[in-house]
Amino acid sequence: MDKAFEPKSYEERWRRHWRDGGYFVAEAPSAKPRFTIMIPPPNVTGKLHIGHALQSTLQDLLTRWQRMRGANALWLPGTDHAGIATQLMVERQLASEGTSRLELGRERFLERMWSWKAEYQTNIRQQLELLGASCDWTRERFTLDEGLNRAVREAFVRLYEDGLIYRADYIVNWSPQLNTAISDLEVEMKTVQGKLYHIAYAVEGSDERIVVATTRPETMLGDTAIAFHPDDDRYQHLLGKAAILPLLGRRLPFVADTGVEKDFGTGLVKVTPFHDPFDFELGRRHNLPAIQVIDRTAKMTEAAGPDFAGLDRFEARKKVVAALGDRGHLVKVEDHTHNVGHSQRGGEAIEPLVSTQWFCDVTSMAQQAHDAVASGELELVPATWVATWNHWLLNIKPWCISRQLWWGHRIPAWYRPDGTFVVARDEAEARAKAGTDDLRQDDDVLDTWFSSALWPFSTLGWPEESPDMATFYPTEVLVTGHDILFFWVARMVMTGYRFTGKSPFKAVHLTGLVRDASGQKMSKTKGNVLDPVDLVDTYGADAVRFTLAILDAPGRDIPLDPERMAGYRAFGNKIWNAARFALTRLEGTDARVQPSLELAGLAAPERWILSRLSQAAAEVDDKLTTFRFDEACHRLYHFFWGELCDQYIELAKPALLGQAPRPRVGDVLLTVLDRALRLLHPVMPFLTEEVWQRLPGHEAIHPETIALAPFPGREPAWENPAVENHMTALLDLVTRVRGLAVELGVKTGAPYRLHLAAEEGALADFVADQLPLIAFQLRTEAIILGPAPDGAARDRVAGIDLGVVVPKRELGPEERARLAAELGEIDEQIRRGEERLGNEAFVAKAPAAVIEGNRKKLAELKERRAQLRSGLGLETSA
RNA sequence: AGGCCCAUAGCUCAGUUGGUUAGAGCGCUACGUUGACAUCGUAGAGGUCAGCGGUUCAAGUCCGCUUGGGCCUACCA
Repeated sequence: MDKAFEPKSYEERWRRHWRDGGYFVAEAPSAKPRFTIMIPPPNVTGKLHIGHALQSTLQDLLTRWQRMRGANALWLPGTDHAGIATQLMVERQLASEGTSRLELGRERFLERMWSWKAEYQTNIRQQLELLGASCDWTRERFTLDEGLNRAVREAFVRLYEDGLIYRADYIVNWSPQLNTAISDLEVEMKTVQGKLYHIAYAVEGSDERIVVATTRPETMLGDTAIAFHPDDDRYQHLLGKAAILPLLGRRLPFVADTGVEKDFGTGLVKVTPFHDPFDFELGRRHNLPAIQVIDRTAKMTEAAGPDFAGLDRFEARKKVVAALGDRGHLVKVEDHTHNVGHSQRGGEAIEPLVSTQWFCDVTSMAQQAHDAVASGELELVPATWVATWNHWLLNIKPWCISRQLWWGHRIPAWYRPDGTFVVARDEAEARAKAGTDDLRQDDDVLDTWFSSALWPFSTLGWPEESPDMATFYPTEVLVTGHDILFFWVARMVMTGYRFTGKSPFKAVHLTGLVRDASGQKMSKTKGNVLDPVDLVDTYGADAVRFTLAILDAPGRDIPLDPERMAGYRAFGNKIWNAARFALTRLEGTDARVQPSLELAGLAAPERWILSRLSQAAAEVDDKLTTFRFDEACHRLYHFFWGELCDQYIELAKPALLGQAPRPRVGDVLLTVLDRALRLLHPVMPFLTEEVWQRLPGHEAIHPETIALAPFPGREPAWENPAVENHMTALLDLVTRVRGLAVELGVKTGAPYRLHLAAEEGALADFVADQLPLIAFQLRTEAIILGPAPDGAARDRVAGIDLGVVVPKRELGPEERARLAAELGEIDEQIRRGEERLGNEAFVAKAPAAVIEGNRKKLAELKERRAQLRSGLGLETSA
């Protein structure tokens, strides 16, 4: 084994080994238990970011773990066509070439889109493999491939036939820059510093003037009414009358509507049904006409009048305000902070306008998704998201699903020359339904999330009753970011129940956002973006994975510090060197990894590490079951580094070095390494495979790969509390003696005498038996059983008195101060302990074990106090 | 405007149903190159668990309020 630990030397080799072995191809049908994870398909807009690396790591961890546990594990990979986002990328590319989508035409533009997709899909696949993702690439899907397109058409037709999808004129969020309608979720509210304009209108047939307040004066050109609250006494007399719209002179009837707030502004609202969602609804209630004054490119229309037609909406605002001022209609202008919807992708302010679009009524499906969580059929992890989930689903509104784009699933509706339409699965069905061949398919495409919503089953062949569908559906768990809880997760649950009668997964593990070391959001403009490919290059895939997994605490964002990653790369080095030591020492011996171990004849250290291993295995398994990746990784780290390396290997050295042979130490060490590596494999697949393949006897566990070796579990026969107690005492004792030696300034190798005295019993016998081992750990020969003489530095651990005697020992002032401080602390603890035990209520109500623990602790404290006082030369009576 | 979350060591964070002396990584201090590993070892220092009040024999943990951050949802023009 190379002395240097270098992940690059083996990662690519094992990637190939796994691919060639076909180990990650799932079976259908299969007698094994099912374990399915669907990847949240990354957008084919570019490369994977660190958030993908986090989610992929966790998904792979779960998949590898379950595969080792004997499940028919499927992690199905794929990518999303990401309509708007990807089309934008390609349009930008075209712009840089001096051409455009419209110049190319739909067909040639889509060719460009597909070649873009091919390139980026390959990138994503390579990056996932780089991270060690154990995906089943034979089942890779793309949201725009033929099978998924079929599922989309089927779902659309069924929802249409059930009356849940419909075509209607409605006010939508229009993105003038993207030139398409978008859904409510794609609108981001931004707080902006604007102005509130107070405008005076004349009342028809009187000399009364009324004042309305608005943040968007340019929309007044499209006003068709003035509204106030029906209980507002100030304006009752206006009912039945009309105001005169300044600049255009149109009659605006007064209407009373409970939606108006009396307390805002003057209590009078100008009503622009074409350009405001509230006004749109109000207009419908009162049968008001809607006049379009802003077009789809955010320019004023002819209806805005000759002074304003053709102007950009914001220029028009200035000009309208100026005109109002000139004619004495502008009463006042106030600063006003308010929220304005902006296009998430385009960045510009949304222009609400009335448009003919396709909508999906999701109310009933949302109710089902709500109920699934309420009943426990579906679990959100962490559960803090339940309240948000419920609120959103119970207040849901129709989903605008049509987009005026080219890159996406074309809406399966065909129009006759007279404008009537049929909805069908394909053109042939449409012709049959329409009774004519003279049809034109709808130009629009569906919201990307419509196809994503079907992902858990469309990828398995739905609507066919395919073997994959029967074998792998429903899936086990979804791992994704909470930022797409509504965009995606909720919609998958809705369609899952609607089309399959089941929740598409049993649990959703929601990860936090990966941030930089100081908790800042990563962004290109801040320049703090960490690229997973660079990180793998620097630290190795295993360190990247381990870091991300150990930082995944529930409900929290993840501050990612490269220094921390360096620390887990060092953990890899530790594993490497522990194995190298074992292999070097055991070379030429007949030590082998043992599939099962006979305990008879093993000495205490061996029994101890096996007992610890059994518990570690059980705990790791348990933590993974509850998605506590952080705790599972912490346990693995401390078992391997703390218990196996720092303690057991040190305890094994006298035996391995031939100084004090013990039975089958080699077999135990290799077996423990084997199992520890198997426990670590789901999170550190490359290193564990590399090391495990070198362990003599590993073939008996699995002939080809650790990835298919069984995941170790608890071994009840290995657990031995008595041995653990004794060994814990021994290890504590060693630590305390070392501590005393440091305090006394004993240099390494300098002589000192250690006196040990324990009350008679099993522990005393054990310590007496283990004197050579203790001596080896402490690098001293001089251990004397019996009480220490006067002047020794003393301590007491687990009922054993220990005393260290060094030549010409002096208590320095620093040491004296430290001991005095400790004595003060102990006095305080004793006082609190006595107070607690003297409390009748405590003794009466606390559990017996707690009381007994307090008593024992108090006794130990008192002994320690006596020793400290003696060491400091104080009176020992207290 | 509603709802949710967070505040624990110098930094970034764990801490399950309340229970003995609140943990980790990094950083810091002292010593160390002893035949796996200096990407290391040994031993340490460091915390009024944001503040105030309450429940309890017992509170980092449960309840209320305050302060300071963050997030989500939302048609007050």
